[in-house]
Amino acid sequence: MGRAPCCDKANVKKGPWSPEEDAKLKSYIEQHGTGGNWIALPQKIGLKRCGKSCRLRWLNYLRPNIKHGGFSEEEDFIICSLYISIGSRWSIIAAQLPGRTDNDIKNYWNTRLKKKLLGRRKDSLRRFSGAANLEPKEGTSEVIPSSSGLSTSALERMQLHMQLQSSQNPFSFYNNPTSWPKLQKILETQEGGDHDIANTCSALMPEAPPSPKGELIINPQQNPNSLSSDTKQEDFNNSNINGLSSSSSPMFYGSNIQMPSSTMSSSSFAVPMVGLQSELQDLISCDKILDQEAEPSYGFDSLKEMGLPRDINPIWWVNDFDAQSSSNSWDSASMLQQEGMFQEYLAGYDL
DNA sequence: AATCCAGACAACCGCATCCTG
DNA sequence: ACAGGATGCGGTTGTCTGGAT
Repeated sequence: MGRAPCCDKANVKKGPWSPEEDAKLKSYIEQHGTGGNWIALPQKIGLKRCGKSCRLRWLNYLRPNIKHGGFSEEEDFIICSLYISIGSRWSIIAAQLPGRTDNDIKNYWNTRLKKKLLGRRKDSLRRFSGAANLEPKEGTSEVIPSSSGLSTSALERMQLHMQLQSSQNPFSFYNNPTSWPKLQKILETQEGGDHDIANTCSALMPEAPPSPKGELIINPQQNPNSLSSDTKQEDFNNSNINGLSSSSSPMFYGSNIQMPSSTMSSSSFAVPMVGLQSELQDLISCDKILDQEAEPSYGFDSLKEMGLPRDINPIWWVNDFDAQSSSNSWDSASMLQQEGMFQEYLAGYDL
């Protein structure tokens, strides 16, 4: 026996809402509220709609102070930061952006932001797929997790990490002044050639709150009108980032990162950014990414080809690997061996 | 002008969690 | 403590629109 349907599917209208339906729903809720029962609401006001559909329509479009489109760079930055840190928890991400809905952010990410940040990633994904046991689906660039069990979301997050970390590689496209004139200009104007990430970040984001390196300050109660009633401090406290806790993953949580505390009543806490705020901001704000051939993110095979020594190795997992290992001798081990370690490393997390 | 195609966005669906009796 | 209904969430699909051919 299956679940009882929430409404009579046969007598329920589907598809786009008409202005009349919107007006009915809006005026009723504004006068009487939802009455705490979405299922009963459509019958009360004579709408041939499912209660869930009414709820969605209200939350996403009819509610006051909803913003559509026109995402700012600051919003892009917050979305990306949180996506890297917590993945596709759209309701939590939406809670940090007043007037934005989880659906809007989800759509925005899937249709625009992801492409903007990951760019033409076919090459790098294909390269990366070798290390993570991922295979491009035939005839497409889509990558299907195989034995590694990586989700698409996890893969995207790693890919974004690699892309950002590669910006620290002096040979990287991201460090090419001709590719990133905006960033370069800022760096050059800084006193004494100080390339400190925090300074760069503040130059790129004048309104960003002062914070230690690699932290994005997020206030969990920033958006009291947030759509998702379930979005609470508790969610952050309990969400150990898909199994990556502060103690187990310095990759995500640097030692100086301020973590949410279970006793914390409000205020703010940090979403760790692995010291990559400026690079992320530059990715977001620089249109060059759309116009250039994407720099390959260096996977193991390309590193092998290049024979890169450890000190310029952009691979993001090294931090975590080193933290768990007494040996820091990158150059003494073969790349193949390290690739194996990398796969083990991946298997250790529920990504 | 017609058709195709891809991007953007709205809406739906199924599952997990919460709430209440 | 438990069951069943309500709600929330995230993935997916459907629809519309504008540009390219």
